[in-house]
Amino acid sequence: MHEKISKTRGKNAPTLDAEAMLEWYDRSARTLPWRVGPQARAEGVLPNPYFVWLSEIMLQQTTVPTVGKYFAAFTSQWPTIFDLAAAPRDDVLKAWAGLGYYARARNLHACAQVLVEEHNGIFPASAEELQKLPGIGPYTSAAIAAICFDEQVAVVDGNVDRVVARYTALDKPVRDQKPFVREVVARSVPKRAGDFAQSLMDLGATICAPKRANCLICPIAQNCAGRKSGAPENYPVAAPKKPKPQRFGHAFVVQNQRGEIFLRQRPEKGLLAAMTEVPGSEWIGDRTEPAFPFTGDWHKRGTIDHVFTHFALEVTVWFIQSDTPPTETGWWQPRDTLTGEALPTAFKKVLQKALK
DNA sequence: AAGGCGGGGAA
DNA sequence: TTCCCAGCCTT
Repeated sequence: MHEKISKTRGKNAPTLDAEAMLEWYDRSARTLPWRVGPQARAEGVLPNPYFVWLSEIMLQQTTVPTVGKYFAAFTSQWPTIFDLAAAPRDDVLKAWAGLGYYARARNLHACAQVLVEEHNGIFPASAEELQKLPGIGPYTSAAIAAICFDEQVAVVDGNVDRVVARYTALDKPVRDQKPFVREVVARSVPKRAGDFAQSLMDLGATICAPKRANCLICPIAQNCAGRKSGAPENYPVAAPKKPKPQRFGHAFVVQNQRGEIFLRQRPEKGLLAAMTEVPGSEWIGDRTEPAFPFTGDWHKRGTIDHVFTHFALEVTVWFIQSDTPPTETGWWQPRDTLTGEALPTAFKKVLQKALK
């Protein structure tokens, strides 16, 4: 059974029961700020492509609860794509600060400007065209095309990977089986492509969850190979994971007589690109002595720990009261306005530790 | 094809 | 702790 499925690229590929999925979705769809529910959709209400796009970008590798506040803040500050395109990029980075994967924010702003300048602010209605835009890849293009325009494309995200891997009892890491998963979904997409896509994501989020497959209430348990195996949680097969290296560094928090803190902007490329930071050392694999930017009465305030995607970081936090700028470029920021800056979480921790 | 790129909630 | 989330881009 497994062998046949895994080799298949055509007619023998299994399909998902779209009818059962849609019937379940009509009863159980999650209510989300950017979503037009199945009832309203049936009555002809169309989703706002700007909201759908914005939410999809925010939801890349990010959970629904985390996105909630950011989505509300963005749509309040920039109600339309034209507002967002006209905003200074730094304002967008400030609003994105804390959400992570900051390339998304830079691409979001660039995409808004392309859409306004080259498409009259109108979203292309096909996945193929959407994928040409910055920050929009295979998943997001398909999601927007399906949800907004009911294009019958396969929308495959992490949830769908898991659902299909279980449904077919896929015996290889799903990461290497994208074409197979896409094929299964593509063969299943009904006319109501948008609702179907969202039903699959809701199923993955609420029933076919990572560590618990609630088969008793699953609308497609009937033909699920994972359920039949007796241990659906065995799927998807886990890919080997790499150890996370530890890095160390120092941060130098300087406060002047007016109570302002010295900040600077990070480079345009690389980690936390173009975001705001506290001056400090490089982050390397060994603990080193601090190379203070100038001599003075530096106070050690302790360390903070932070985990990035590919390494863990320990920063020793130093504080000094001085009017000397620690670096060539940068600026003095009033303490009570720090929260509005484009500070990634690691630097918010640094400042919290230094100023407590 | 592989690696860089955040952060937080759930178990 | 570990997992992994409505992924994309660069090399």
